Amino acid sequence: MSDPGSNMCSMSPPPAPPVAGILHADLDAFYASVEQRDDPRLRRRPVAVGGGVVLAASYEAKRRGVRTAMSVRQARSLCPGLVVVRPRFEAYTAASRAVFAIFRDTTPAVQGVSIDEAFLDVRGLHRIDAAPVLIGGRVRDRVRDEVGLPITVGVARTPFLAKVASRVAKPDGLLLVDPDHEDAFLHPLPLEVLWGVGAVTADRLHAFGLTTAGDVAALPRSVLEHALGPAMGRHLHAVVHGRTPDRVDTGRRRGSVGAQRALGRGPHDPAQVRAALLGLVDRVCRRLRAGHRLARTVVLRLRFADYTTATRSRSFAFATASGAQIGAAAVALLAAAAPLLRERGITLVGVALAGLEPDDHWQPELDLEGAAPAGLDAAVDAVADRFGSRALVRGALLRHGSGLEVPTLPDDPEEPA
DNA sequence: TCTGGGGTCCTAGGACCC
DNA sequence: TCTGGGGTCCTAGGACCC
Repeated sequence: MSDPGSNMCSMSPPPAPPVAGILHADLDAFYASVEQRDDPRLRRRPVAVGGGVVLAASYEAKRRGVRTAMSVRQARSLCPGLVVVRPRFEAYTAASRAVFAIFRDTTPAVQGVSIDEAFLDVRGLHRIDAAPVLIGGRVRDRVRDEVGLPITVGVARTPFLAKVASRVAKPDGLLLVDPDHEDAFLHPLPLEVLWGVGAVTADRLHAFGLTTAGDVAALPRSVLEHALGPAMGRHLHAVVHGRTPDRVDTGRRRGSVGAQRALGRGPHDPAQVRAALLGLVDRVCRRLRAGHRLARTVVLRLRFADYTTATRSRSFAFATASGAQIGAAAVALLAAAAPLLRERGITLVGVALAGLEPDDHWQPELDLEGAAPAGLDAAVDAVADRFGSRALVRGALLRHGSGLEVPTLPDDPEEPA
């Protein structure tokens, strides 16, 4: 088979030398730093944000062994002077917005990873602006001066290496990985710093006598795939040889929305669990609608006294944002799982909506404030006057899930299955 | 290490279709 | 009637991330 394109290769210009132009910017001990910023009494003291569990620990607390996800009781025993403050999520959201505004003011190519970290592609900027490390330093200065928070920036050729760099440089640091010396940077590091290697994978690798990224790099890909499964093996092999994507992914949308609630140790009344579940359904449906999205699949999440978990899911024929429809599906899944709840003792209930799609027919929420279910028919009539169709109004109610009992109206088409 | 709340991605079996 | 291969969707579980 002739390929005219292959002859062109020798004529194309030589590839440009690799540039370390990706930043990974990661706020340090984010929640705890916001608390220390807003309350001077907390500065230079060990601080943990959380209730029953530590959500974030200041570096003063981390130095004494306090870790995220640890129980507050255990954290206090490790660190007697620990100051525990309740989380203020509005303050963290506001701080995050301010920091992301600085990111976007730096470059349009920003990929948010979570509330407190992002990748920035600044490769295009070095000619008109400055070298990536200098840009990284400027981001750090601006976040400190304008928002009052410490932030660490890793600079490298790929997002993966930039992420590892920021991990190594924490806290309050700036670190460049020279593209010509990536292996020299990566291979001496303990394999736990590799993004995607958690406790289970690390233990498996330790069992083979491996401790550093370099140890892993010495292994052929087939061995890693055999030991860890095809996807993880391939990923790890690519990672330790610097072969990960060199672009940030800007146009990502959330693939699922969920909410969950710990119920504490039981026993719990089934009606109480059901009520908690419906509360969560209401919350996720609101968020779904706020994002103008519809969901195909409802997932019920359960956790039990022995910390085992179970999920039960159901997909609809058509995507929906109806609170009534999603609530009914969630309750049916819960009812089907009732024996499990009795046997193992439920301690957490959650719901997630997956298979999200854009809602092309989204309309502003109809204002039916105060319309009691009994008076709904009249309310529909009143709004229908403005919209010209009872069916349309009812459709909007269903899609946007008013949570009210919607009566079937005479002029409605057949109920979809 | 006795455990919160929000996510992403991968695996694997079975149903179903061509 | 028996057989093959490939693709997609659904469901459940698990690892990992912050």
